Amino acid sequence: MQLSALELASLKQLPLFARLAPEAFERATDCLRLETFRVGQVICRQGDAARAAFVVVEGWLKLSRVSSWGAETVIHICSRGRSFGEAPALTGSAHEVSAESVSPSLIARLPSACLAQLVSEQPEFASALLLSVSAQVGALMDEIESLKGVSVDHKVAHFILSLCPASAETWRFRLPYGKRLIAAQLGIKQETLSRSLGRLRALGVEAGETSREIAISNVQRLRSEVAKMTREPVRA
Amino acid sequence: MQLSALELASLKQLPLFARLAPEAFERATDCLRLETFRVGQVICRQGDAARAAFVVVEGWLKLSRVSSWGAETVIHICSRGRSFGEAPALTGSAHEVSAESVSPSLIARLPSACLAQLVSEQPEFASALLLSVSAQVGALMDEIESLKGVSVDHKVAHFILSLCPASAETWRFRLPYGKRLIAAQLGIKQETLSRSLGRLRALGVEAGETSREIAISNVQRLRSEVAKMTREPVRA
DNA sequence: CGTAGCCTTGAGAGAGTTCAAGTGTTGTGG
DNA sequence: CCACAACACTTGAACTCTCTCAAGGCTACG
Repeated sequence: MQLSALELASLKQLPLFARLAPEAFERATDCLRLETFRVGQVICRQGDAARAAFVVVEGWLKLSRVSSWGAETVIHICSRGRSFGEAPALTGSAHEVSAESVSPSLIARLPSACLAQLVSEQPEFASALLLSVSAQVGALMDEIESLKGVSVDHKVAHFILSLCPASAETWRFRLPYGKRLIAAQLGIKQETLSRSLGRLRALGVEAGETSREIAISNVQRLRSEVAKMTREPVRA
Repeated sequence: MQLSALELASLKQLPLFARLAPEAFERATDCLRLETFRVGQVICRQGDAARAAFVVVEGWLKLSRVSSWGAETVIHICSRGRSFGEAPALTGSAHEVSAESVSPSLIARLPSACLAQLVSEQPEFASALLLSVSAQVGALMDEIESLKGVSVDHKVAHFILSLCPASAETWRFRLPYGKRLIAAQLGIKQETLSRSLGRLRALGVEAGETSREIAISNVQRLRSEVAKMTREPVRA
């Protein structure tokens, strides 16, 4: 499959590819395939023998696991730039997570053989991949941090802020996926999320309207309120 | 510093080094340094410019973070074989976590320069390092899984089982670190851990004696009880 | 032997869950 | 185009598990 110039440009901006020399970049893109997924489609399943690693180019993916006691756990929701499945792809072992598209998405598939070859022949690529996996480590650490010892309001506000550009004063956007899933990601119940959003209204977070629209009147203020929120919830 | 034959043999069994050809192994060990730490000593501090990555050879380390709102969060407790700090070491950025020894420990330090050289010149080592970082990802996923939607008793039982050999029938051992820290790792309070251990006595977990000794009368049974424990706590 | 830290135990309060009903939104077929 | 069903979300009330605060016992170490 030939990639369009537009697609190549988009790939070139991903952390995994950004620092590659033109030649190495070409070798990498030569063997990857772009695939589109609709909401609900599965990219890979936990337990399947891995035949590729994946990089999210556009959209949002849910990485989840079914624990030994049979409950589904959302491990992480990832978007543009994040990669996953490298280790299973390299060793040929089973995928540790299932990946499901939770918005229309565009995914780059890196077949195992190609991946192994790139790692062994392009030190540049090996470094980039290493950093990409390390970025996952960082993301998971953030997740753990937010799961532990923080009130629900804190988690929710933090989540919303993570969707705001760092410099924005006021911000209005659409949640990238449903509230049920957001709740699962934060390790709380949907009802609890709903109530928390209600409380956050006092801090300038409007979540009414078409139900997925969020408007933050003052991002900076919200940030500082969150910082103060060591444990206390927002009181009416 | 010259490494003893014993030390070399020990290193050779770590996942990071096990699959290296003798030559690559030698190059790797040539530039690493072994260091010992006592309980409470700090290996690296969050925010410090990274000058090395680390591999745990013996003992237990606490990886923790101070969140933006000032609370310490235990990210992970790691033991023999686990590595950390690769990405910061390679990019020269700041360490994302603080690492503190919570038992007497032996740590291999891989200086940045050496690490970068190994990655670029020894594809074999680059692959091994990639898998080592991926192992961290797996460990953190386990952590997230246990933090979400599981009762305290479940977490505690699961934690104890993680310290049992897979095949053991009955098992008796010493907790590798204090209960306060175990509680922090599981995202609960010390008091809650204490009460949970009390309840688990009904499932054959004896935690009395010298206070750090644990005896499990029937590991298989405990495992199956845990599997049944989808949500329900252990009732008296 | 005494102090300090670790652990346990108790009682009370509070945050989040559960169960249940109700409202709104979306998409489909008549 | 509307009716209907399915699904997403909200809201309320009762409950329960975990946390908090506090006291007491045990262990370790000087």
